[in-house]
Parts: sequence; C-alpha cells; structure tokens
Amino acid sequence: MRTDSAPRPRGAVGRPAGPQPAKRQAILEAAVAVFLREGYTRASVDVIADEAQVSKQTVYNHFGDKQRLFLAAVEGERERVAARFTSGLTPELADEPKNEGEGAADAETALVSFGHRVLQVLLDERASALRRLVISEVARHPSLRPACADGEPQQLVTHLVDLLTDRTARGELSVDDPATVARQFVALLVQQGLHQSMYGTRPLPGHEAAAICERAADLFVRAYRR
Amino acid sequence: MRTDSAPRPRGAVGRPAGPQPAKRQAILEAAVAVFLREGYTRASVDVIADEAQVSKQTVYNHFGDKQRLFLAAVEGERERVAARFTSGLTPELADEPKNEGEGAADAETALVSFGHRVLQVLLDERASALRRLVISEVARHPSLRPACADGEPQQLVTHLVDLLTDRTARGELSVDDPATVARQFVALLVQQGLHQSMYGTRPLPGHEAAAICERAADLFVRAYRR
Amino acid sequence: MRTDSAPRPRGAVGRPAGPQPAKRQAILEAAVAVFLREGYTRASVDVIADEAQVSKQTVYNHFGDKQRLFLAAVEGERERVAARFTSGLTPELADEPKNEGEGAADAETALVSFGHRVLQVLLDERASALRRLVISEVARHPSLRPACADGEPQQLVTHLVDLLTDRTARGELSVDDPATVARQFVALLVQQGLHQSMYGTRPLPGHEAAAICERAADLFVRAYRR
Amino acid sequence: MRTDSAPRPRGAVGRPAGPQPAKRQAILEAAVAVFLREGYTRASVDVIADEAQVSKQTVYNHFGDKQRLFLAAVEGERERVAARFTSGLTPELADEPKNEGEGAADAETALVSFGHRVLQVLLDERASALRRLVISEVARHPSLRPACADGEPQQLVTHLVDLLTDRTARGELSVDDPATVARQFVALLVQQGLHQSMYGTRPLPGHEAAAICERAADLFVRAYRR
DNA sequence: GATGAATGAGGGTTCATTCAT
DNA sequence: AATGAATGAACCCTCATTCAT
Repeated sequence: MRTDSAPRPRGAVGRPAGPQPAKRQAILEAAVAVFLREGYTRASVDVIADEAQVSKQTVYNHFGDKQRLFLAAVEGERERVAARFTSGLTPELADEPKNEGEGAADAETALVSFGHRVLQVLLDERASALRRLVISEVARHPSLRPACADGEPQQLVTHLVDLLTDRTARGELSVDDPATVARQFVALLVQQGLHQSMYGTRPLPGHEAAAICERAADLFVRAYRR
Repeated sequence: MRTDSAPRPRGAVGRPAGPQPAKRQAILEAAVAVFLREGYTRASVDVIADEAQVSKQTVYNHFGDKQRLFLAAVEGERERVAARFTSGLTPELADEPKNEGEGAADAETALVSFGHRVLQVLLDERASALRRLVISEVARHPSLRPACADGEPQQLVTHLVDLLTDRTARGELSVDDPATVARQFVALLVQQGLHQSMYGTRPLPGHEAAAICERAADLFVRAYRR
Repeated sequence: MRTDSAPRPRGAVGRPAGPQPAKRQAILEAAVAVFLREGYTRASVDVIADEAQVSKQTVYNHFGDKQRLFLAAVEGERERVAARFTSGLTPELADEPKNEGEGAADAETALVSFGHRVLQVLLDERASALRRLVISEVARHPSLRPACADGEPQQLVTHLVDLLTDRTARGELSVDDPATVARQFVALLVQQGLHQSMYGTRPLPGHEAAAICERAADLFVRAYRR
Repeated sequence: MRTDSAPRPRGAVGRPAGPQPAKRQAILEAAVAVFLREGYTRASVDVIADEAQVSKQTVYNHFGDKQRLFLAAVEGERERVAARFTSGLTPELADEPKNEGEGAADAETALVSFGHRVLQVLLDERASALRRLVISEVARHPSLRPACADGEPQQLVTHLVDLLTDRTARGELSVDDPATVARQFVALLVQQGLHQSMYGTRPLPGHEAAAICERAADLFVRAYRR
C-alpha cells in the first residue's frame, strides 16, 4: 500500500490507504451501510457512491470493482464488530473492567451473566446483518471464509476460557479442557439466540434471552460442578 | 448448462406440450435449483425457465411473479427436506428401523449416534443451501419466517425427546424437562456443525463431526447421568 | 347464455355473426369499456377477455385479432352514441318530441336551447372517451375515418337545419343556406365545448356551457336576424 | 431502419462521445419524432434511443423515465409550434411583415386572409400530430392539461383581437367584446379545419380551406358589420 | 485523482397470438 | 365453438463498468 506519489503534506504519512483517505473511508462506510441493508447483489454501486457523496468512478478508482469493495466493507465491519467485543462488548460498557455479576460468588450466576453479554453483542443489529450477509455470500466469495469462521468471535471464547479456568482453580468447577467447553457454551447460546431471533431479524424478548442463558448455565454447571 | 439430457417430468413422452400440470413441477424444481445455487436476486427467471425447458411466460402464468415463485420453491424444498428427516433422515437409510447404536445399552453412545444423524441431515448439500438462502432473505421476505424458525426440524427434537424420556425411564439418565434439553443438544450440534462446515460450504471431515458429537454427548451425560 | 351444444333449434340461422351471439355481445361490451378506458395500445386482450368473462381464445375466435376487435368496438359504440342522439339526445328525454324552449317564440332562445343539448351529448363521458380514442388512432387505422368524420353527428346538424328553415319560413331569420350555417353553429359549439372541457376530461361548469351557448346564439342571430 | 446516414447532432465530428449537452437535444428531437409518430404507449424508449444515436441508458440519465421524457418532448414541441406562430406562422413567411390582404381595405377580406393563416398553422403536420397526441394522453397525464388548453395558441387570438379592434376603430365593424368574438372566430375555423382534415390526417384541399374561411368571414361580417 | 456522461448487457414483466383439448 | 396452457417478442428500467475531461 501507500502509493503517495508527490510531496503530500506530511503528518498523515504513515496511513496505508490509497488516495484521499477521507474519501476512501466515506466510501467504505457507505458500502457497509448499503451492503448490510441490501445484500451483495441488490446493493448498487450508484447508491453507494451517492451515499458516500462521491462520484461513482471514484469508487472504482479506490476499490477496483464491486467485489473488492464488498470484501473490504465486510472486513472493515468485521473489525469494527470485533473491536466492540474486545473493548467491552457494548460501547457503553466499554470501560467497565467486568460486568456486574460475572465475578460473583456463584459460578452459575457468572455464566448467566456472561451469556447475557454474548447475546447482547450477538444480536446487535449491525452484527446480525453482517452475519446474514456473510452467510449469504460465503458460498460465492471464498474470501469470506475467515469472516464466516469468526462467527463466534474469538474474544468471547477466550474470555470464557478465563472464567472457567478461574472457577476451576477456585475449586468451584472442574473443567479439564476449558477451550472445548467454552466453545460449546458459546455455540449453544449463539444457536439458540440466532434461532429465536430469526438471525437478528426480530428483537429477542428479554425473558427469552434470560431463559436461554439460565438453561445453558444450568446445563454446564450440572456437568462440571465439582 | 443442461441441454436436454436427464429427468424430463415423466409420463407422456411423445407430445412435448399440452396442459401438463407436470410443467409446474418442472418449473418448481428448476426454481429450487437456481435459487439454491444463485440466491434470490442473482437468480433470473429466464434461467429458471430455460432450466425447466419452459417459456418464461409459462413461469409467470404459473407463479405470478418472481417472489411468489421463490416462496413456492422454498416451501417445496423445505417440505422435501422435512420429508427426508421424517422418513429416516437420508434416503439410503430410510428403511432401517433404527440406526446402529442408538438403541445401544449406553446412553452416551446413543447420543453420539443421534448426533451423527443430526449432522448428516444438517449438512446435506441442499439443506445447507436452503438454510443459507432462507437466512439471506428472511429480512426481506417476511413469509420466510416460518422456514427460518424451522431451522432445526421439529422431528429431530421429537426424536431426541423420546430418547431422553426412554433413558430416564430406564433409570440411566434423569432428565426432568426433556424438551428443553433436547433443544439444547440439537442446538449445540447444529451450531458447531454449521460453524465448522462454514454453513455447509465446506465438507466436514469425519473426525470433526465425531468430535462434535462425542463432546456434546459427554457434556449432556455428565449433566444428566443419574 | 345458452351452451347447449348440438342440434341448435333453427330460427337464428340467418344471422351472419359468429358463434354464440351472446358471448359476442359480452366481448364487445367489454372491449368498448376497456378501449375507452385504456386506449388501443394499453388495452390488453387478456383484460377484455376477463372483463367479458370469456376465454381469451374465444375473443380470437370471434374477432380474429385485436385490431378487428377494436374496430368493431368503435363501430358499436359509435352506433350507440348516434342512437342516443337520434332518440332525443339523452336517454331520459328520449320520448319528448322537443326539448323545452326550442320551440319558443324567440329564435335566440331556441338556439341557446339547442346548444345546450349539443353540449350535453357532446360532453357525455363515453362519447368524449370515444372521441379521444378515435382521434388517437385515426392516423394508424384508416378504417376509423368515418368515425372521425362523424364527430358532429349528422343528426344534430339535421335537427338544426330544420330549426333554421323553420325560423326562416316564419320570417324571423333569413338563412339562405341552412346546411352550411347549421354546420358552423355546431362546429363553434363543439370546439368551444371540447376546448374548455379538455376534450371531456374535466367537467364543464354550467355557467361556462351557458356562456358558450349564449354567445353562439347571439352571433348567429346578429348575423341572420331579418 | 436508419443505419447511420443522416443528421448526427452536429458540431464535433471526430470524437463521437463526451459530455455533450447536445445529446440531450438529440434525444429530445428523437423523442418528439417517435412520440408524434407512434403515440405514447407504442413509442419505445429503445427506438428513441436508436433514433437519437444514443444508448438507452443515456436517455434515462437525462430524463429519468419515459413519462418525463414524454412531457419534455411535448413541452419542447409545443414551444416550437408556438414559436412558429409568433415568428410569422410558418418559417417561410416569417419575414413578411403582414400576409397579403390582411391589411386590405375590406374587413371581410382581412378575416379570410387571417383564416387562411390560422388553417395553415393549424394543419401543419407536426402541429396536428402534437394535437392528436395531447388529446390522446391528456386523460392519463394531467401535466398535459396546459398543452391541451393551449390548443388555439394565444397568439392567434391576440392577433385577431387587434384586427377586430382596428376595424372597429375604423368604423368598419362594431365589435364590443373583441376577445370573445375572436375566440369564436378561431374556434369555428379550428373545428371545421380539424374535422374536414380528420385532425390533420388528410390534406385539406385548397377549396375546402377557402370555403371554411370565406363562410366564417361572411358570418362574422354579417353579424358585426356596422 | 476526481468527475459526469456514456455504454452494453441483462432483469422482471406483459403482450398478442396459437396449440392441444 | 370454447378453453387453459404455452409461446416468443418486446418493453421499461437498472446495473457494473469505462471514457473523456
């Protein structure tokens, strides 16, 4: 990357983007919005250009063709979503070191609390739309495979591994292979959450989310309680 | 693709035209094939008509418009898939009264065996494509909601409920609420199967499928072993 | 309806029309309605067939093609309109030998009264639609020329010729060539009526109609008063 | 039809493309030609594009859709026709300050002369086609109402008002309300001209035109001669 | 590097018309 | 004589992409 031909007023030099990084960003954001809203095929480059307040050819100058623009948009949004996970799952809670309850005395309560956080990020509107988009197109765009595999962001699992390890160390649970168990727990929550919310297409009522979390926590505590 | 080799509705061979309700079936089958292959937007009515060896207007005479054709195709394929579940999960095994192992002495073995059957039907190529299609379009076609909700066909869960009830009656397990537990077990399998196969986009190696099933069985046996 | 296929009780044998005269009539009426409503090109044979509650092919059996159906429809409606003129200009007044006022002492009053009747039939909704239709298509269907030439139905002119002759005989007016003068009078009314009603597309307020008639009568009385 | 022989916008010859606002004009001219020839529904955007030697999408880029193109074409042609009236009724006569006879001593001769000019512009081929087109579509495109109301261009009436006022001032006629009388005179000519020429569909023989004018002049002179 | 104009291909839909029953 | 199913040609419109400025 980094083609900067001529002098270019130093300052924003390290940036790896192509020409006019601000426009590139505007295009990317518009592309994300439109692709999430319309899907790959329905999304039109015209609309993206309009929404980015940029000429259509500028889009082509920056991204070459629709497919590459699409992949860039997915990648960008995926990073954005992952960042949300890392930084605390939801923007508002980003600063809190731990959500209430997760450090609670009771392992079951901690799992329930973790479950709620999983569902929260999982069913976020943009994250859901991204997931549907990736599932729609993964068969046709092999480059989406990483994005598809990352459906359950690694951060979530890591976080849960820590939790399980911790509780096992405390003698509260006895989980031998926390990685596997963590993946199972997350998988269970994800599937039930997606299924009941129609893949993020309908809001999940609070009591349904609670039931999913509580039952999952109950299952795992039954299985791994010392 | 497809010049004129294979299936041809069946029945009257000599006269190629006439008021054949078989054409409706041919159109529907072509529609299923094309929609599964291309997705809703990419799929073109022209191609469907060609593939059904029928004029485009005939498609419109039968189904009114693309959306209705689409919904009919989804519904048809959904029934076909459901029928496969009911009649024994896969055509080849349709006659076997029970798969090997499921009636086995060991509850864990039985769960593993059941799990394999679930993954088998789940990852069937057409079923996967249908699932991706439904997920892709459910946000735009509300009529797809039932098809989306039926992601884990009821038959599977019912079957497992029976299994759990049976084992509980035998004193091997102690499951109070078999419906809930069955849904959890299936959900776990489904999510891990879909995730690792990229929603049916890549074949799931046998050992991965086995691991998923064994770990799930282990989890549930741990939790509900008497 | 009369569907009884076979022997057909003779009696209606001489009729030159096609099969099933009742259906023919239904088709014709539907055709008139649709052509007047939609124009020639927009009108679809499907819609006409539906509206006549008849199969599309039946339409073709009776009329051959769309163009012939169109011409038949125009001819039929034209006769209907002409009949309305003859029988008293409007259905309700059909029986009255003369409209009130036309036999009045004053020639001017008689002309005004006649003018109102002209405008009444002229601006009738169906007559207007027919006129627009004929004007639309006369350039493309030479067979419409008679229908176009008959824009000011002969009956109206004849009626006025009588009136003028009568008044001249009475010594009230002195019209040498009543045919010419009658055509002028009608032409003036027609043009102003059509123009102000946008060719029957907007209802003509009573006072506008009155003004047209009064001014026309004034003009002709000024010119031909003895 | 039409391989590539004739007009080609004009101007730059070497480079065939580029941001030429001349294309808009070419499209408009082709649209006028095709709509006048075929009517709204029959006219196809493809044909217009071909005739303008322009891609179909270019038409859409410039005019949005068929209806707007249609309205623009009608409006353009209407202005063209009106310009013809103003600048001397027909291009060839544009320079003559006054047509022969109109300033003649005799009011009747002046009216006859004026009548000829009216018929000349009225029965111009393009003006007639425009009139038929407007009448055809005014019921379906309300934006055509102004064009319909302007069937007798204001310029004609104004001109005649002047004439009548002048003759009245000279004491030759005594017209109290010249505006009304002028409208009547024009209406009479228009209706008889349109009627006898089948709305411009058949050429009006000279003697018929003359008869119309002479009779109309006779009528009005009879009525308003001092 | 950015733009507006232009393009050719193709999409869904509808039409007038004709078979086969 | 009447039907329902079928057809092929068009039509309006939109798309991804590329020139010329």
